[in-house]
Amino acid sequence: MATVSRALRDHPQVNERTRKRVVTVARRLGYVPNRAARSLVVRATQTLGLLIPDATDPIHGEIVKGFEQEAAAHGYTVMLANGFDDEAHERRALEMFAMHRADGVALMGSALPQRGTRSTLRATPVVFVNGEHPSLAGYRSDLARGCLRADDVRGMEEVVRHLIARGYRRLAYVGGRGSASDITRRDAVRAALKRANPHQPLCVYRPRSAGGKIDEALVATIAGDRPDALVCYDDKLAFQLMNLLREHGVTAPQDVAVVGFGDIPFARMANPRLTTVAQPSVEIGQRAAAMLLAAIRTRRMPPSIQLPVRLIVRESTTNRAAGSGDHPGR
Amino acid sequence: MATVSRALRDHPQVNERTRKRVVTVARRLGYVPNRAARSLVVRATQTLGLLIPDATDPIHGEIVKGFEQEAAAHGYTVMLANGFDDEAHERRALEMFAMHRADGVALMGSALPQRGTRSTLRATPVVFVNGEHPSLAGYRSDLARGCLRADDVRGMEEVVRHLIARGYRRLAYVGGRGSASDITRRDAVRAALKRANPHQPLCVYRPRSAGGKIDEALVATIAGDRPDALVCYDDKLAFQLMNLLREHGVTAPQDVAVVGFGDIPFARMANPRLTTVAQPSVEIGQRAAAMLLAAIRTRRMPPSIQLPVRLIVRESTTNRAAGSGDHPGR
DNA sequence: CTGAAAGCGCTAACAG
DNA sequence: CTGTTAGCGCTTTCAG
Repeated sequence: MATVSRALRDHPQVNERTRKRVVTVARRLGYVPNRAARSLVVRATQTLGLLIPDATDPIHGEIVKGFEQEAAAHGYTVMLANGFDDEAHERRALEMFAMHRADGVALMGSALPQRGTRSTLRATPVVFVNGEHPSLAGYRSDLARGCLRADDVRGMEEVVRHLIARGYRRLAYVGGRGSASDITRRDAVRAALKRANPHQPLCVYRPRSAGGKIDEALVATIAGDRPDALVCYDDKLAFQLMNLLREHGVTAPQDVAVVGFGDIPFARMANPRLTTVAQPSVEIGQRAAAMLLAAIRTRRMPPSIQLPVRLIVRESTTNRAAGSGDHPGR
Repeated sequence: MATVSRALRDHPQVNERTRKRVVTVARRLGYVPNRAARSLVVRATQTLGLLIPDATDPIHGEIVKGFEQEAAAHGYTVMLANGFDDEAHERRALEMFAMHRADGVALMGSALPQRGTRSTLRATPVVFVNGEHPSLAGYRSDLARGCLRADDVRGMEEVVRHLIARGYRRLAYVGGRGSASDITRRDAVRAALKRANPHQPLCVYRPRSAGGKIDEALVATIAGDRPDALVCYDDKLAFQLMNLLREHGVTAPQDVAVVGFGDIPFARMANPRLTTVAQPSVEIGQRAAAMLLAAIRTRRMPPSIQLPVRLIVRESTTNRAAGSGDHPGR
């Protein structure tokens, strides 16, 4: 038994001939080692848990992809759970991960408190991707280790700079659900606008009613107010908005400029093609897994990081004469 | 030990008072039962494997969501792997599932042969969602049990009927990568067109070069040919195409009608809103998990099923005078 | 280099 | 109703 175990794991101290023989017979028998049994003795499951809000969102999909890719490349399997922005769901998922003894856990877009879940999960390394706990607005209070996110503030600064350069004056922010990232992006826009133009206040709309639907009345209001440019919480919201505004005869970019956030694949093929802030989502997922792997290996969680973003200028902000110094499109 | 084990699983034969006491102490100690140890003795892991081509595709995301939801509702955890349309990746993933002793496995959009993988996975129930093995074109040769897909043929028939009713004559099919579903959809369009109009041949384009990119030269050709209507393999391709055609001054629906397949969330907010065939993707994922669960419970795989689809008429096919009898848009 | 024995954390069968 | 015992399938000493 011991020899078979060693042979199958390419242990050095086993004669090449016996190894071959073992492998051959194993294959003939259709023998597949039982990881559960192994994990019991080595106290490691070669498994990573990944909690996402909803597999349906394109950004989440990219993060999942990067995460799974990195994990698989190192022989780890990923357990996936949807939290649906619901605390009970999230807790249940974490409990599952704990029972399965995931060697590491990544929480993406979760509103759970960081300290709390770290201590609940005891010795298991935990990484927070785009943490949404209310206290996190501004992104200054992420823990020093194991947190990961894009530099949203910088992204919004570039957005505002771009819009101002193009001659847009009356900017509006169209918000999401009041999550940490929503607040952060809104505040970043407001601050950047104030810096550029101290006397121009930022108009803020929150058109998302319960259930993620858009409040049509508010769309009518926006159509009436007709700001110069709408900076949206994310690409999806930007598209929903443009779609609804179209029914009010308001078209981007002729009547309003529109900016998204995230650069989902669709942004580059929409009509109009959407100006947006690109985040390296796949890389974020990949690095989240890498951090976990490093923490498992070295027993020390790597420091938190913020990944750079990039403004992508496309058609949705291009009716006015182009300013100077902006990045090329595509 | 045995009493603790029973108490924590709400076994009936344990005194309520002891149960309470056990639960209390367990919580205080932060005790979490080890599933690996349990699975060793009960010979079940409460785990389902899900193989998808790429978490990035919106349709896959919806399937993942439904699958995970159903699994979680029954206490099962899902292990996710991306196959990237690569046989080696897929095989590695299945091997992982086997080592972890997943109680059931779902392969989505895989080109692996059904019989072969069933026998490889031995006693583990396997479900095939949208199987893409080349032999599957036409969808007549899915195995009798454990296969799941949408009724693409019916969907395409409705598309053709709709287009003909609207007065479009010169139809073209714009294909994907020659997968089983691609062939099936193309043939369905061709057959339906022949039935409606025996002398009108179907023009077929295959613009996807290696790496999923679109061959620009072919787009120019399409722009030159200017068929009446483009029936696309899926929504994503439809959008890519409309985007590229726009550069050639060809706009939908004024210059060509365009139809997609899948009804991704974006289809309803795009400009123009896309006429497409809606599949119940979340439900497909949910039912795939349900089939697996049933197979685990009854030791018998439920019969294969084909889910109904629905034509959704939107702006991208509406420049001509509307025909009669078509479904309303939304 | 190979084999025998102990034990990872749990559940099931069996006594009490 | 509770406790004792014997494994589940593997890896890891420790002897040969």
